[in-house]
Amino acid sequence: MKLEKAAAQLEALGNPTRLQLYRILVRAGDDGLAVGSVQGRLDIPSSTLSHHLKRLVDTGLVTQERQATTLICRANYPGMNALIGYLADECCADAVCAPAVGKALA
Amino acid sequence: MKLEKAAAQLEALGNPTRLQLYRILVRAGDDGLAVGSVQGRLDIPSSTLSHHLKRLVDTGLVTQERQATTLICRANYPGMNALIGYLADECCADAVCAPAVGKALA
DNA sequence: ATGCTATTTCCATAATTTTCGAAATTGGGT
DNA sequence: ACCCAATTTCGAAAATTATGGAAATAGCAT
Repeated sequence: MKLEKAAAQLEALGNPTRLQLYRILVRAGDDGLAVGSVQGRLDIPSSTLSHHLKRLVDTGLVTQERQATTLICRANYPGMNALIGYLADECCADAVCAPAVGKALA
Repeated sequence: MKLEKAAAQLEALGNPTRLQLYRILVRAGDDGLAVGSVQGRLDIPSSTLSHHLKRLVDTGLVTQERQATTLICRANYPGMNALIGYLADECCADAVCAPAVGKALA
């Protein structure tokens, strides 16, 4: 993973609204959620939501799939895993924190 | 970890210069690095560096300790672990990506 | 006290991000 | 062809962030 890409993804997640949005999609699991459903849960204007969503899609953290008029959004797990892997690599280049990370994921 | 705090940390890391800076500190290990040493490696004006550094300190990702006139900076591993843990929690609330994360950290 | 080096704060500017109403678009259903 | 619901694009204002030169501060050494 390139530093630039990691930074873009971190920035995408580094906004409370988008992190909340991402969280909702993660918890929705493989079924994903329609944009409209997400909007119902976040209670923000559709244009604002669309911008945030686009940011997550552009950075590769979320995927979208059309089903008729609704657009299903899904958290892109591999994308997130790559990012976590990058952070873990950076953090655990030396062994100091490896045990703690292991514990966090246990 | 609160969502707000996680978002602030992610945003702090979500800037190429700061991510690079953080990376340098992580790789410096427990000895840390003086601000001046970091500046030598990044080649940016000291005031700009100071701003970025402050952001990392404020969000709890970096700690500082005075040694005479120089200020030693260190990556705060527990802080990063908490963040990775938060992301892993969000991501792995369902089991879909747990194996991949395990692999990334192996 | 004075000087020296390291670092921060002050200040201003440019750039980017956030927000969202209104209009446009997309994709069926009738 | 027309309509309806879902979603995006446009356009524009407000807020925040990024950047860096110049001045201020901190902490020793002499």
